[in-house]
Amino acid sequence: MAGETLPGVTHGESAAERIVLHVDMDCFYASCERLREPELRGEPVVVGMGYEDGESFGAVATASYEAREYGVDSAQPISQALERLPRVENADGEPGGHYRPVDIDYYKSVAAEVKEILHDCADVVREVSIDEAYLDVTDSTSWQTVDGDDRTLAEGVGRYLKQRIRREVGVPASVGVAPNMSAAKVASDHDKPDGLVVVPPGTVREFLAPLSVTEVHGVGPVTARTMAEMGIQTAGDLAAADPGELEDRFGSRGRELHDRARGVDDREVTPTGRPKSLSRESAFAEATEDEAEKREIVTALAADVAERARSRGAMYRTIGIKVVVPPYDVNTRAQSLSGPVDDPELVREVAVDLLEEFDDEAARKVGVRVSNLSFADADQSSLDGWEGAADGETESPPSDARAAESSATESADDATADGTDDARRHGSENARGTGSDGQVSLGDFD
DNA sequence: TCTGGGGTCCTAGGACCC
DNA sequence: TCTGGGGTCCTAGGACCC
Repeated sequence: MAGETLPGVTHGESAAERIVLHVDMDCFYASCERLREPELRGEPVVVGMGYEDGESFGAVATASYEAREYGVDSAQPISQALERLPRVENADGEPGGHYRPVDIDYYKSVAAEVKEILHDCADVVREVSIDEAYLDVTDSTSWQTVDGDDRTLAEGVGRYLKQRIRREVGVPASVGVAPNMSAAKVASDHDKPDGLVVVPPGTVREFLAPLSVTEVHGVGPVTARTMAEMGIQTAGDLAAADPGELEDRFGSRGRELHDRARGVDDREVTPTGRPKSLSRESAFAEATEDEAEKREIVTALAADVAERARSRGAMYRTIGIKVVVPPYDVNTRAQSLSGPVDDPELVREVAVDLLEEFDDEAARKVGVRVSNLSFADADQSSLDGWEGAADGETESPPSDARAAESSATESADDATADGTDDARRHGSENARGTGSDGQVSLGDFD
């Protein structure tokens, strides 16, 4: 029954009638700072990550629109932002910027209030990030126009949503309404801040046509450059381009982008899923070759990642590192275990091990990542009884953790741990047995 | 644009299996 | 021993997004 298409009903037709909203909070971190510090309203506000009050290090996470007027932009070093927009001085009457460090916990609490409203307004909500979400409201409204008006009922939903967020939470949002995700995304971006842009079915292609190809979701700097060489500047050019040629140049993405530019995007809005990986990374003030220093940071990051995984109920089967070598070479290394574990010490061990390869290299940044995640409070309801069945064992499956550790720390064959599943102990040498649909975890609990 | 941190998806080659 | 084709898993890197 999952997603079957009835004979005679084409995907395109049914999809074209959908009503998708994209909600995008305007310079969200800055809006949050204004929420608790109303004097900042109308003032240039810069929120910096890795920034501390009065200092000049770190990078811009969010700049309010007033700050952007001065040329301050995200990802910019704070030092550069300060050159363009000096800190506000005390009561001199001189204009200046208000700089604040990121306070992610506070922003999350504000975001939670916004999310509550979103879930109240739609059955299907996909949260993309702390400040962005897609909603499918096909079932609760329509593209019908209101009598004596050319506005649609769908537009009313968008307006209502914005107003509720503004009134109940106190922060501005931009909303795009369109028959698919990609168009809704572009629409919400089109009139920021505090925008509401509606693109009814049948008008998507013409709406997109004059926009720069860089506005199309999925076209970044590299793709844009190549497209420029092909004479493709606007979304209209992209829509009119030869799909065969696009596929030659960009692979399957080429065809996808061509579709998007023509207003075709059949992706369904699916609810927010579980994370696929968790990572932490950290940059050095300046690139270092010091092995001990690198190891120390990696150790701390490993502990952090492992703790985060545990707090989210995630077990991981792959542990990896990232080392950025000057000028900007990104290197990644990863090692898979034979089964999912929740084992902070193992994360540290594997990460430090993988780091050794880069002992002689300078690093400007290092990171630790766990992936191949599985979740203890698994999705299969058949697992609900495992705690009881396992007779008092409430931790994540211990036999499994031990098995995986033995394979990761020794490559030797002494697989004596408990003999329940010999094959799984030899991860990459014998990678079968892990199933293709998470059934591993089923076996683990037996 | 000389580059912060946390993610996702795709590709491509090699190992291994049947 | 060489030959074949199909499939999965693993690793590494790239592009992109917020």
